[in-house]
Amino acid sequence: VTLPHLMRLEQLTALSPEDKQVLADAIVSTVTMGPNKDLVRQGEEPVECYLILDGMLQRYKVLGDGARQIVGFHITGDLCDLNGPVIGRMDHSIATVTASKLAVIPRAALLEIIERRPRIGIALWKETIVDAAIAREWVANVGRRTPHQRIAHLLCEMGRRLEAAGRAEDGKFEWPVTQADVAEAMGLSTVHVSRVYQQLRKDGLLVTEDGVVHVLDWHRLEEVGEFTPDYLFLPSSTRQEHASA
Amino acid sequence: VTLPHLMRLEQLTALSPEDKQVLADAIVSTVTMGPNKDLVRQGEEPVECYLILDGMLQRYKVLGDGARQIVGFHITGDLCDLNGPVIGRMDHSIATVTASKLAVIPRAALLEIIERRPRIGIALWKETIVDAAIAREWVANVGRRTPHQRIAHLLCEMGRRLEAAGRAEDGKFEWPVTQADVAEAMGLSTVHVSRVYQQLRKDGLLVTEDGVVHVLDWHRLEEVGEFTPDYLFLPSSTRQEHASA
DNA sequence: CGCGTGGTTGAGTCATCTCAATTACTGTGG
DNA sequence: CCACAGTAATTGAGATGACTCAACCACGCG
Repeated sequence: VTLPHLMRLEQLTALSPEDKQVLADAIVSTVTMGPNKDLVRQGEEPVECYLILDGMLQRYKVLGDGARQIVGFHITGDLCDLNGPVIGRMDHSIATVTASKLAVIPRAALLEIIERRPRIGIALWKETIVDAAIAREWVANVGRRTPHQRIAHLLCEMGRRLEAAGRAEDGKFEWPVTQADVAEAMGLSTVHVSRVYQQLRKDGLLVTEDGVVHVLDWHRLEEVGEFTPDYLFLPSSTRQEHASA
Repeated sequence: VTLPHLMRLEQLTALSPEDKQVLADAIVSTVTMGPNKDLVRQGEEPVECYLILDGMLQRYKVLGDGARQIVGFHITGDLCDLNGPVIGRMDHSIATVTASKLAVIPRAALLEIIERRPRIGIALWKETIVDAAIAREWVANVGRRTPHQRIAHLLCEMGRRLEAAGRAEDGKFEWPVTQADVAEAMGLSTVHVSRVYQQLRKDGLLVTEDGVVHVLDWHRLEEVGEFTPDYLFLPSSTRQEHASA
């Protein structure tokens, strides 16, 4: 495990070299998982949290009728499932989307670090604050926006986040999430997601091929999705506004 | 400001008497606000957070077309807007629902406390974790559940939370939130909220009068709303299952 | 008395869902 | 090498739930 993986965390809080070393030392092992595997299940009491070294994960809830609601995505560099170890029982599940590599930090080490270095505690806390902010944005997205806007918004969000994680270039990023997954995240039917995608493509906003999204016009896509990146608390973007233009 | 107001915080983390004193000492003043007043606005950079001594607040976002989406409620005993001071800019606004009394904790004091007493930092962090968990539950609620279920679920959530805060008795609690507000929280039209309320009343699940909700049958209401309180991380309830029974 | 707010009712519209069938692609075993 | 199964995406058509619009009621207050 190398330190560069802490890059995303550092975008929220400046960490001293020692801080980073302490965090790196807390990693006891790494695990590799295939796609679509549960990492933690609702109701469990996890004793570790994970730093995503590579891959994409999703958080989801299972509702009464068996329907799934995806309530968030996590990408490379995210710290994921801080909740569990800190507060105890899981209120939702976490699963891989793609094959992923995770660094494991045990609960005890986590708590000990915070006790010893409150500054790291604040850094981790901020991570939770951003998670909460994203969840609230999703509430607004799913609650009030049209399907069109929702999907545009989601793609903008993930584009920005992946970009900040160094996983997007020229408006292209890997997007291994199926239309069925998008439907489960955005509260829509798969059929409708398909139709919205078609419209977005027809409007020249993006191109999809295989598991890659290529956004042709960020400006218009953000306009469509009413997207403003403030809630992600990322350092200001260096992106050029249009891939075309 | 008296210490009992920290009761809700203590439900998440045991605090020593000194911890509580430190927190109480951090309170520099209290403010009183009328109903429906903005406390913090989207885009601002607040330098304080608030402990709600009395009243109910809402977090909301304003969308492109001027529509409002309420993304959460806060009740007496909640620590509210920890985000702002910790992370900087606000991604949403906070307003009172009812007239409220708030204890003010300045940013500097907050950060200093955490540095000095990491355990308090963890307690506050947990508060954020619960906020995030609630937001995720709302995503699922708004994304996948029927209007009927959504409203039942919301009432169950608020009932439980108010109960835990000592603000509900015999299934009765003050619910000063208008149907228009519920509509803005649940992604519905006011007309539809009205019809759902009527149905819930007709089904004998609850009675409303003035700003008070009286739940007649918690069990069935929770069933309707697919409500499970796990995500609130409250100490287990001592409530009797039926008010009727 | 008139006005503003919150809630209710009715009627028509339309967005999105459901159901069902079809295509494209990929990996697997005969 | 081909047949087959399984996954992901697409298309069409009909059903319907929730929305919008608009009127109306009840209440409290200046």
